Amino acid sequence: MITLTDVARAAGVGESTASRVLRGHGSFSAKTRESVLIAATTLGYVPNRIAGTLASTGSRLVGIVIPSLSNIVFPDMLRGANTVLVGAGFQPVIAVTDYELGREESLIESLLSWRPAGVMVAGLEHTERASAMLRNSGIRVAELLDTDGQGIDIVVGFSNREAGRTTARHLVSRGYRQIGYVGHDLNRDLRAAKRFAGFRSALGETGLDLAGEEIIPASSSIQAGRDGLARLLERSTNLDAVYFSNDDMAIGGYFHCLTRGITIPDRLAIFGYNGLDVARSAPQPLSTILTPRVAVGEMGARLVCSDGPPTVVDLGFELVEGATT
Amino acid sequence: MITLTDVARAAGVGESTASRVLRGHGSFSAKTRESVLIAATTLGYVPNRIAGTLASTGSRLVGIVIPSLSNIVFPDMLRGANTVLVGAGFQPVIAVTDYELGREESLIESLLSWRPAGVMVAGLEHTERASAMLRNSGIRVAELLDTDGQGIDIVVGFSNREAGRTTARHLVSRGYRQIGYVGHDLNRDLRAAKRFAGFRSALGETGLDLAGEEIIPASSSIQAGRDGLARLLERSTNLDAVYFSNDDMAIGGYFHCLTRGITIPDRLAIFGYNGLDVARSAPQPLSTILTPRVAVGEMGARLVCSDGPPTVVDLGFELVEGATT
DNA sequence: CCTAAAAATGGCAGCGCTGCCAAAATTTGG
DNA sequence: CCAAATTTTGGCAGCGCTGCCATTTTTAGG
Repeated sequence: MITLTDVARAAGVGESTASRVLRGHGSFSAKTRESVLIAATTLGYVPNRIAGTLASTGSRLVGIVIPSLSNIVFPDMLRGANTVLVGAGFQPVIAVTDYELGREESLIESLLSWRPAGVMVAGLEHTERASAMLRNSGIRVAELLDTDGQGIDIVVGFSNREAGRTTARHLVSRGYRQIGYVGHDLNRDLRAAKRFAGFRSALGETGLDLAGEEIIPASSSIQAGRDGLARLLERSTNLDAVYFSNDDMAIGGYFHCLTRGITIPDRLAIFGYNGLDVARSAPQPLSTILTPRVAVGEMGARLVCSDGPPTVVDLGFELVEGATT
Repeated sequence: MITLTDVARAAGVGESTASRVLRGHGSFSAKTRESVLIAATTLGYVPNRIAGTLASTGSRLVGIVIPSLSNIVFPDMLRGANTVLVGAGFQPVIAVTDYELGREESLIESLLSWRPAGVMVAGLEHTERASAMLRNSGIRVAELLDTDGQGIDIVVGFSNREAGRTTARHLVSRGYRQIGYVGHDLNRDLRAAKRFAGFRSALGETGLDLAGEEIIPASSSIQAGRDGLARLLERSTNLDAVYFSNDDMAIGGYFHCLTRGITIPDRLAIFGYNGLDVARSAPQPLSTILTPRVAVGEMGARLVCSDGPPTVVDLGFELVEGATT
C-alpha cells in the first residue's frame, strides 16, 4: 500500500511538504506542488484518513442512528441529512436499530468509538446509558423527528402528540363522530404511540370516545392497513371515520375500501399521517398530516455541523385536506 | 478524553493487558479482567477505533455506494446488507451518488480513504478511474443488482435485460399487441435502460414494435407514472398494454386508470417492475417482476466479508402474475 | 550587494492502539 | 521440593499521518 512517505520520496520532498500539497494547506511552491501531484497520481496514492484523523483531531464522520430503513420516513430524513453533510465535507455512518432501544445503545457505543464529529439520532427516548454516553461524548448530538420530550443538545422535529390532536380536532370539526383507529405495534414505534395518545386526548376533550380500534402487532405496511381495517369494520360496523397510524396503513385501508366498494368519504372517512407520495397521487388524495422529513434531516445536519447552544427547532407539520375526509 | 492508558493505570495493569481484556483476546486472569472492566466502566472509557484500526490492520468498515435513497430499492438492498454486516461485526458507511457517475467516483475515492474492509456498489457501470481504484484497492468489491456486464470482483444481482425480455414475452403471450412504454430518465437509471432495451429487443423478435412511448425526464415517482400514462394515452389511443419502468411508475399508471375509469386489464393492461408492497396490496395486484433486493444485499454483504475467488451470483427474478395483465 | 522579512521546507514527536516478544508468575509432574 | 511447561503480564515499536518548530531558500527593500 502506497503511503505518504512513498509519495514524498518519489517527489523528492519531505513528507510534511507532500502532506501540505495534498491537502492544499500551508504554503509550497508551484514546482513542488506539481511534482507531488504527479508522484501521487503515478503511484496511485490513496490517503489514509484513519491515520489522518488520529493525527489531527476530530473525524469528518457523522453517526446517524435510525430505527428502520423500511419505513420511508427514515430514508427521507437520511436524504436530507446526507445532502447537507456531504456538502459540508462529512461522511455519514448509519446504524439501524430495528426499533430496539437496547440495540440503539450498543450501536451508539460503537459509533462513538469512531470519534465522529457529531451524532444524529431519531427520537428522544433512549436507554439511560445511551443518553449518558451521548451527553458525555463531548460532540454535538441531534435528536430528530420528535419534540415531545426532553432533548440532550439539539432537537429538530415536530410534535407527534400535537399531530394526533390536530387530526382529532379536524375529524370532529368535519362532523365525524364514530371514529376508529387502526395502528401498528406501538411499543416499538414510540412516535406513533404519541400521535395516538394525542389523538385520544383531543377526542376526549370534545366529549367523544374512540369508537373502535385495531392494533396489529407487526410493523406498519400497506397490507397491514388493509387487514386491520377489514378486521375493525367487522367488529365496528357503524364507523364513519378511521384514523391510521400512518399513510402506509391508511393507503392499505383505502385499498380495502376500493376493493369492497366502500365509498370514501361518504361511507367512511380515512385519515393518515406522513404525506407520502403514494397518498398524494392516489385517485382520491389522502387526507393526512404532511411532515417535513427531509427538512428535519437537513436542519439537523446543519446544526450538528455547527456550534452553538443547545437548540430546539420545531419544524411543524401541515394538515393536508385530501379527498378522503 | 479517557484513553486505554488511563484505564490500565487505574486498574494497575499494563496497557497491553488492558487491551487484551477489553477485546477478550489472549489470556488474562479473572482478577485482572475484573479490575480492568471496573476501571473502564468507572472512567467511562470509550475505545478509539480510529487508533485501533490504524494499529492493527483493516477496519471493520464496509463502504456502500448507492444512487439514491428515494427509490425504495436501495433502502431495501441496504437493509439486507446491513443485517449481515452488523451480524458479522462490520459498520456500513453509505454514500449516495444521485445517479451521477462522476460523484460516484469521488465518493468511492473518499470511502477508500477510510480503508474499508470491502465496498459494495450498485451497478456495473463506473468511470474508468473509479473502476481502477476499486480494482487496485486490494479489498473485496461487490457490484450489485445487475449482472448485465463485466464485474470487477463479486457480482450479485439479476439480469435487467432479461427482466425486460421476460416481460415482453409475457405480454405478447397474453395476446397484447399494441404495447406502450412509460419510463423515467434513462440516462441516469442505467438498469431501467437495460430493461427497456431487453424489452424492445424481445418485442422485436416477435415481430412487434413498440406502439408508443413516453419518457419523462425526471426520476421515477407515482405522480410521474400518472402523468406519463395520461400523456401517452393522449397520443396513442389504441394501446392495449403499457410497460412501466418500475412499480412506482406503474402504480401511478394504475391510479390514472382508476381515476379515468379505464378498465384494467380489459381496456388496458399494466406491467411494472420490482414487486413493491404497494403493488402487491393494491385492489388489483400489479403484474410485475419481483426482484430479490433484500437477498441481493444479504448475499453481497456475505461475499464481501468472506474471501474467495471472484464470483457472479445471479439471484434471478420472479414474474408475478397479478390482476393487471 | 547586504539585511530583514517572508515563503518554503523537512524533521520529528506524537495521536491511541495493537502485536510482538521477553520476562514474570503460576501450574504441573515427578 | 525442583525443573519444565504453561499462563499471564508489561514494554515498546510501530500503524500513516498531522502539527509544531527550526532551518533553509527566496523575495523585498535599501
